[in-house]
Amino acid sequence: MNAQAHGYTGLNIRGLAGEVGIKAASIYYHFPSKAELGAAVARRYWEETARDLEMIREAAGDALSSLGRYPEIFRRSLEAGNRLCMGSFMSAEYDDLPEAVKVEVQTFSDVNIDWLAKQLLEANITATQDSKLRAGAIFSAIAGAQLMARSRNDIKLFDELIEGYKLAGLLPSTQNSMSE
Amino acid sequence: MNAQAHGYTGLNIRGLAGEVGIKAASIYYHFPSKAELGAAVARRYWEETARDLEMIREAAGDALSSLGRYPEIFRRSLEAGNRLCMGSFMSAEYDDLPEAVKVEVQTFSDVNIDWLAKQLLEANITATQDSKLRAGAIFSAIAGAQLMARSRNDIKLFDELIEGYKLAGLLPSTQNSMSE
DNA sequence: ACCTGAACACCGTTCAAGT
DNA sequence: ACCTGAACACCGTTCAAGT
Repeated sequence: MNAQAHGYTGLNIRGLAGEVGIKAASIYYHFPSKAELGAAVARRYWEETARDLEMIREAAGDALSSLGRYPEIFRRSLEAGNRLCMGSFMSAEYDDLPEAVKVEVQTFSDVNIDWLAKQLLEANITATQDSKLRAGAIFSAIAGAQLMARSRNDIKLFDELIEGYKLAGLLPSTQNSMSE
Repeated sequence: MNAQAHGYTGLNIRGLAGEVGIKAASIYYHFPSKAELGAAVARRYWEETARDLEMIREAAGDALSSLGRYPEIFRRSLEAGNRLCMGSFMSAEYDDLPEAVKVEVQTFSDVNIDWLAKQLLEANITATQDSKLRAGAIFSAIAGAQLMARSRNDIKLFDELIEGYKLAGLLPSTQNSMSE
């Protein structure tokens, strides 16, 4: 939670220990290092996202409307205290991350891209060989939109950028409401 | 330079002092705080980018091929030690940035988006009222691509994502070479 | 099995003092 | 005008010691 709001460097062992009600040194009984603690946080984050993606797919029914709801995942992160998704968040300080954390961060984008590629294929938007490329493009574009919306502290900007992606043809234009 | 590679938190006063050949305390004769130092670095970065954009425009001749060369700016950052552009880089730790630094980071994206909007309009790709939206979409998408390519340590991935944006219609498909 | 105090080398920052 | 040493409160980490 701390890591999601402030990144890996922002993850504070002494502060976290205080929240939990133990001393900083005691953290090292549960985790061998800050690196492993960070990896555990990141792991939990992408696992949660994987569950969210499954839920979206089930709730939406078909692949096309699943794709339409995909940006919600990143939007929710912004809503919850204007946070970044762990993936793009930590990528910024990627060079300085311990290996164990890097692995989890990469898994996060893998989970997202695999899911997107599957929906794109099922919705007949891309051919088999193009699905991965298009999925990556969508993921990176939305991560970028989230990054920017956060820096402007402006969720409406996120919605506008997503709209811009739809108009340009990067995202499929799904009719979410009946009225249009 | 340090800040571009490791972000604001990575900017190390004691280390920087060592590189310059003075003591850490002496830094405070030249800059009142790390915040102002960071702001100065960020300012210099967007000023340099503004010059690069002018150069691209002049070298390319017309607006359409200027747009085609725009991703080069972000690509060069990756080439130079797999770095991130200051804009997306610092956005990740945005919450924790001092005000003075935030201002410069926002100016960076303003400079980019204004330039893009101008080219889009001149190239007749967007109408006046849509130019800003499309410019923002392009900027955030490319920043996202850079972010991801960096996290994979893979410049080829950046090129692929840009290609994906072109195929999807977000970026104009410019013919850079004669042979195709 | 779980926690602690004390110490280590780091960090940004201040300030009185040196040239 | 520019630099310094010494101190401050922070940080992650280690380790011997406590229950």
